[in-house]
Amino acid sequence: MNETQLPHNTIERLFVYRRALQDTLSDGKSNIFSHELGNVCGASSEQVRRDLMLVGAEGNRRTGYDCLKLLCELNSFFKIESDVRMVVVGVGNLGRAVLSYFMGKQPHLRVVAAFDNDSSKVNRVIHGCHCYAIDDLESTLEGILVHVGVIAVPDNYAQDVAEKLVRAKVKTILNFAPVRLRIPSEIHVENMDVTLSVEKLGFFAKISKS
Amino acid sequence: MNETQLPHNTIERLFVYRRALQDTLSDGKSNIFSHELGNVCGASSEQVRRDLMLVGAEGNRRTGYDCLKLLCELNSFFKIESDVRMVVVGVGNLGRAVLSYFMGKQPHLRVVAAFDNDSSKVNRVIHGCHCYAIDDLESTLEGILVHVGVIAVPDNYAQDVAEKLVRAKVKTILNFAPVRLRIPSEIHVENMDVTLSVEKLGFFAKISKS
DNA sequence: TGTTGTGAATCTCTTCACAGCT
DNA sequence: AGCTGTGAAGAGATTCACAACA
Repeated sequence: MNETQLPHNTIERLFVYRRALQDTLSDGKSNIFSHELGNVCGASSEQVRRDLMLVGAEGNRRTGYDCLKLLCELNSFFKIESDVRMVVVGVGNLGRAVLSYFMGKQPHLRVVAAFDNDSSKVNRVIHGCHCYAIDDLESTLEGILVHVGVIAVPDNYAQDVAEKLVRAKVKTILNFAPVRLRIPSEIHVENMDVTLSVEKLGFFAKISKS
Repeated sequence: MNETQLPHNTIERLFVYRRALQDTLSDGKSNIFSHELGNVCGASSEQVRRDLMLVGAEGNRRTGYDCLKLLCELNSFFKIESDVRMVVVGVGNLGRAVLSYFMGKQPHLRVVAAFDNDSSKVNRVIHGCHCYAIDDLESTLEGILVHVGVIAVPDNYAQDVAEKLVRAKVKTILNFAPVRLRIPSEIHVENMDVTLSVEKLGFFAKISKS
């Protein structure tokens, strides 16, 4: 199966499996069964086996899957050897949370630049990351490869920032603003809509018994 | 159709429609067609009509849907009249981002308490919200209704906090830690896994042409 | 015996297609 | 003419069930 046409849900779960494999290895276990991997990740064993089948990974019928081998297969499938290069636009509480989270912690997920319009932040280094002016976004990123642009600005600036990111040839967008971005469909957008999640959870809580 | 068994995806979209209806109304439009609502929310017109059908909302075959009427129907379906009561555990950058985002802005989504273990934060008011010690979480929340508990602590504390929230009878959990929580299945958990999203987007960016 | 790998069945969600209305 | 409402078809994701195997 071509990597491009893997089910979206499968891709997401594979990343979760990958994380679980790292944990399992650091616990000193070298092999794992599909039902164990499923337990940790919240998936059924059949689901795990089917997902792994789709990327061509194979297990052993007595010992299950070899953690290290499987981890390497997933890493090469996901091209982990090359870093993911991100920029963060908006260095408020949320932007800083993202910066501090990724700085140092996730070696292969690198924040290469931050942007804000607050002059007290521009040209300073925040959580180890240089902050540029949002107005200079396009010129700053000229000729620079950026995989992911993170939008962490107030809601009403999100669309404007998204368009800047598109013009700067940023390939995908992680959008924290509760706004549906109108941009070309070839740019993959993922929405992290905290308001929506809280509303949804609030609803589930209200209709739950007892 | 019973509200409890509405498709998860439909519930999510209905909240998005609700937001779009508010925007439409404040733009001074009083009616909207399913294809317009779909455009704004990124759904097809059939999808919109089917979703609205499931909650029993009806439109007019000449003028489409009455925004205000529809908004009220959604509000009553989602029981918006009663507030969603949340607590935020962890008042680092992320926790503060959540606090400042909800404080004042979303009247029906109320943060009723914050928790942290840092003694410089405990017993202070942060972004308008009183901060208590995490160790006192259960006693502080005794007898208090909480719909949503937000976990914004470092990864390795997440499971511990989740168990405290469950013991405090918090009904649902919004978990920002990239960790699969092991808690009773009747507690609805929503994961906001920024790392996972960035990994996924990074992958899509890497395999995209050009 | 207990596992993987996988076709087939099932379940869920989305889109099609069109009748019915205004 | 252009919309809504909806049965039916289609697509997509998950689970079942079991053969093959160590």
